Amino acid sequence: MYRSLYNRFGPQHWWPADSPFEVMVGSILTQNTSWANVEKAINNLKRKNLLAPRKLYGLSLRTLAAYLRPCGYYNVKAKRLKNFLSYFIGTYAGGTTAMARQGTERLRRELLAVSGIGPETADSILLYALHKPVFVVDAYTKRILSRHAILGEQADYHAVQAMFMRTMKPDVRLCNEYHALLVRLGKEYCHKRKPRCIQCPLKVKEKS
DNA sequence: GACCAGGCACATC
DNA sequence: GATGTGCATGGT
Repeated sequence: MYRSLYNRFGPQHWWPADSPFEVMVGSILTQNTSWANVEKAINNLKRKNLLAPRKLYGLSLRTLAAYLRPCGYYNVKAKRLKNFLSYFIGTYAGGTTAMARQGTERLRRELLAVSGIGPETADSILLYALHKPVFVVDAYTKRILSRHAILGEQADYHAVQAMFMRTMKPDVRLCNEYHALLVRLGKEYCHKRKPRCIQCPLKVKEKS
């Protein structure tokens, strides 16, 4: 699957961000939200030169929510972002390098303990901000596997992740590209309602 | 105007 | 444990 995706689409250059901290912010803002809308919110913060841990944490919930408006769920996300910042500043002084020195399992536990960070957000931060070899599962990944009759629709996050990581080399570069390619495939060929998998470039048996 | 987008927490049964 | 619901904007 990986090879046929890579041959079809080429490198995806993920995560689209200028810094690890921007990845962290983006991974919270993109929850159930299109990336185009997340970019608008992040640009609001960049324009005001606010994309730094302590600057963001210093904003009131109301003010922060106003900047986040274009990416939807702005009240919820303002709170989630501040929850994360409280942890990130309190534990690592807002330093991505210091955080990256810790082990993967410990960091995952810490991230999941933050209200508003679930498995996908935690793994996105681990992989794309901190460069830990973790396979990220998202809605596209599950849908693609289900449409190709590889896993059932009810397979939970950990089951899907385990299936990939059992047979994959735990390599940061590979995890990065693989997930990004699955999202690319999902956006173009694997929509929620309209099954257009007839033209799906994946050379895998399909469910009718 | 309905449907969807790189989820998650919380309530209820 | 399984299922349902609220959160919200902008693009198709």
